[in-house]
Formats: sequence, structure tokens, C-alpha cells
Amino acid sequence: MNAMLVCADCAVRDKALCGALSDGELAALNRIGRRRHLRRGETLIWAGEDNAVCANLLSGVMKLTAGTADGREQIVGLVYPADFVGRPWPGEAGVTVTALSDVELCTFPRAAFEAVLEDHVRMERLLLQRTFAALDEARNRMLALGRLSAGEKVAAFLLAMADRGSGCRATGFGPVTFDLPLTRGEMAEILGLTIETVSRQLGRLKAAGTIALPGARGVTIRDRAALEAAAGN
Amino acid sequence: MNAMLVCADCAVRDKALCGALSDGELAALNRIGRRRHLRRGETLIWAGEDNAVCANLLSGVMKLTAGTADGREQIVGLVYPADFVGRPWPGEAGVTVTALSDVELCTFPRAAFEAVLEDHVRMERLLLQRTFAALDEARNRMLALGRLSAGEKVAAFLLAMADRGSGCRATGFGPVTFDLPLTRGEMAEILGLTIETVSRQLGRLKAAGTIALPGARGVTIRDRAALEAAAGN
DNA sequence: CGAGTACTTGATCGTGATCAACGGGTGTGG
DNA sequence: CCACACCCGTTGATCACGATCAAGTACTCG
Repeated sequence: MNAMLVCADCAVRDKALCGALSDGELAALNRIGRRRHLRRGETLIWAGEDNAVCANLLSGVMKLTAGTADGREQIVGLVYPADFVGRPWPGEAGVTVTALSDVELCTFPRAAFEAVLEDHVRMERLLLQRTFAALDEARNRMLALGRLSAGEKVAAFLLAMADRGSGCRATGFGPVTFDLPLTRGEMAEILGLTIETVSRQLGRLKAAGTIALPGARGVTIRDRAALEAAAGN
Repeated sequence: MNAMLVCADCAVRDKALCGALSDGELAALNRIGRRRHLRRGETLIWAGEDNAVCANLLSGVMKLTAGTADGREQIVGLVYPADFVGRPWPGEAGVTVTALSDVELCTFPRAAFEAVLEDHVRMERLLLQRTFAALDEARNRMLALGRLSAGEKVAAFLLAMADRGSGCRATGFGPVTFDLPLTRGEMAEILGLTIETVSRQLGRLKAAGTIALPGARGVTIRDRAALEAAAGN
């Protein structure tokens, strides 16, 4: 595979960290980067193992999970195309990174990526800004986990997914439809609930006419104002 | 106040971000830094306001809180001496930063700090590493908030505070005593519980002989193994 | 010494977990 | 092509954990 081609046809070329680099500079990344596919359910990084790879997600969605000793699991973050996963420095991974759908990744050996980062301050700055953003998001989720009721959690989650899924289109009223990249069980893992509770809350919103649930994964927001009210805004 | 003196007698000189700088380079920070005191309960940064200051904490403890529209609050992080608070780039603060005890800070105007960061790559790297660490911690707390029972939350919290408070002394058995920098109400805000539940769980651990509660804020761990078992490890 | 705040303890209630059964879609193999 | 199994989701019944409401106790500080 021609090295330049790897980046030339990259779907997230200017949205990912690499956007900090000129076409010329990309050569450094090209040399160490490798495309990789994972099927739904396959894991890229296991919590507790030494950091071995960093990666940009090209397509699909992944989840970050933390778990207790006795097997309970909590999804602590979602990874979308152009997002970065992994840690550039030696140490133990704190979370497990698993594909929620079939995914395509651009992976880098950790040490090699560290070296590239060393030479490209702008890329390091972008990484820092992304990390701050991830921290803000994590803290928002902490608020949700600790203080929202089940109904509020589900409503807030749907709103967040709608904004992600439909590309931040203006807060238009009128129905918006999108597909969840998650099963009910995974929604429960994100929200700190059980699968039954998630199902019931969705049912309640549907019964109220706030949303519709076309097909297994589809969601239609029929009354955004009501959904926002249910989310406690 | 003599600029050099500010850093020369700094309690956290080599543990904070500034540790990345040589004595000479510190001049840049010295010029823009200002010591500031806050009393217990006073707030340095309000969520929603534009980023105006960055700071290193010199002494005392602070809390980071997020809140819902209707006034519920969740503590999403604690800040200890040598820790950094604030964001170097323009934007809105996501969390409120409030003193839990009387604190001493070394504050920098945001824009000026951004400029210093620009010139000192090693400091930026340290900040990135700290931010990754903060993210790991936040994600661990998400696991606790979403999946641990009240008893597990309280036990795990005491263990974490013991390790912080007593300076990571080896996992020695035998009693360890320390003071919590938090009220019961604040513990509840961290753990996503109510004050009564926290009090009851502490009472239960005390009744079991696992801990003792000398004075209002004191905690003695009498049986670390039992406490770890209660935390689900 | 009195007032206020933090903490504890008790009684009751409600939300969400748990246990259980069932329906619908999908893929596999006979 | 259908039968079957499996997974995912829904729905119902019950239970328990933690919230809420309510007193009452211990420290601190004026």
C-alpha cells in the first residue's frame, strides 16, 4: 500500500489530530500508521495492559469501559470518527476500548507515535485540547450518573445522541430521526441503569408521544421541547 | 513583592507544572503570577463564565462541581496542592471551582498563561500528562457513581482519601488516622448519595470495627483488609 | 450561654433493581 | 423452506436500597 495514499484518502484527514500537520509532515505518520479493521465486539485495548497502540477512529463507533473486580461494567465514553484513543506515554491502560459496530482505525505503535508528537507541537496542542474536552464530557456524565433520575438520564442521552447523530443541525423543531449505535444493554451501561429500566423509560417517552421508536435501533424525536423538559432543562 | 521570591519560597515548586521550568525560565511565570488567598466556601471560577484565570493550588483543598438547572450538585473532582486548575484557552468554564478549606493559590491571567505555555513545550507536556491522569480519575469515579452500592462507594472513598492523606505510605496494616477535608454533605456530593446515607454507611463501618471516627473530621482505618473487602476489591 | 451548623438516628416511601415470562427478528442447519 | 435457537427487547410482579421526612444530639462560635 502506498504510504501517501493512506492519508490522501483518509475520511477524517482534517478533523483528526493529523489536521495539525502539513501534507509533507504527514509522511512521518504515514510511515508508522497502519489501517486496521475490527468487527463489532472486538477489543483494541484492554484495561490493565501496557499502552501499546494509539489510534484515530476512521469509521464506526467504539466504547470505553471500566469494570469492577466482580464483573460489573460501566461505559465511560464513546469514540466517534476522527476521535483519538490510547495514551502516547508508557503506562497501564485505564479503560477497555471495544468496537460497538464494525470499525476502521488508523493505528500507531505507541512509542513511534510518542516520537512524532515530540516533533509536532501543534499536534500535541490539539491533543491537549481534545483531552480537556473529553474531561469536560466525563464530568458532565458524572453529574448525570450521580444526580439525574432514570427518566432524566434517558432523555438527556437521547438529546445528546440526536445532536451527535444528526450533525448538530440547528435546534430545529419538527421530527428528527436517527439510529442508535447501541443496544439497550449498552445504553444501560452508559447511564448506570439496567436494561429493563432503559426499556421502560423509552416506553414511557413513546407513550407520551415525545419520541417514536421505528425499528430496533431507530429513534424519532417528535417533540424536542418535551424531551428537553424530561431531561431537566 | 519581589518576583523571584514568589517562586523561591513556593511550597509546591517542583511538584507543580512549574517543575518543568528552570529557575531562569520561572521569571516569565513570576511576572504574571499572583498569590491569592480564598476562604473556605469562596469560589475561584464559576461554571459558565469565560475562562479568565489558571492557577496552581499551593495549600488547602478545592472542589470542582457541576450542577443541574434545578440546583442539584455533584462534585466532579478534588484539587490538591500542586494541582492545576483552569483552562489555558478561551472558552466557557465547565465546572465551578470552590475552596473546601482556606486555600492559597498562585494565579495567572488566562491569556498570559497561554503565552507562557506556548514557549515552554515541556510544561505543556506535563499539563497533557496531568490532564490524562485527571481523565482516568474521572472515569474511575464514573464507574463508582454508576455501579457501586452506597457501602462500596463510602469504603472506596475512605481508601482513596487514606492514600492521599497519609502520603501513599505503604499499604501497611495497623491503624492509619487522617482528617477528611470534607463535610458529610460534601462526601455525599462526591459519591452521588445523600448525607444521611453517608452517615449511616460510616456508622455501619464503625459498628463493624473496620474504622473509628475520632472527632468531627477524623477517620481511623482499623482494619484495612475489611475496608477493601467492603469496597469490593 | 444561646444560636447555628454539622452530624446521627429513626420511620416511611418510592425509584429502580431483580426475577420471570414472553414476543419478535435473524441466522443456521436440517 | 421451515424449524429451531439465540439474542434483543418488552412487560409484569415483587423486592430492597437509598431517598425523604423528621427528631434529636454534639460542636463551634458569637
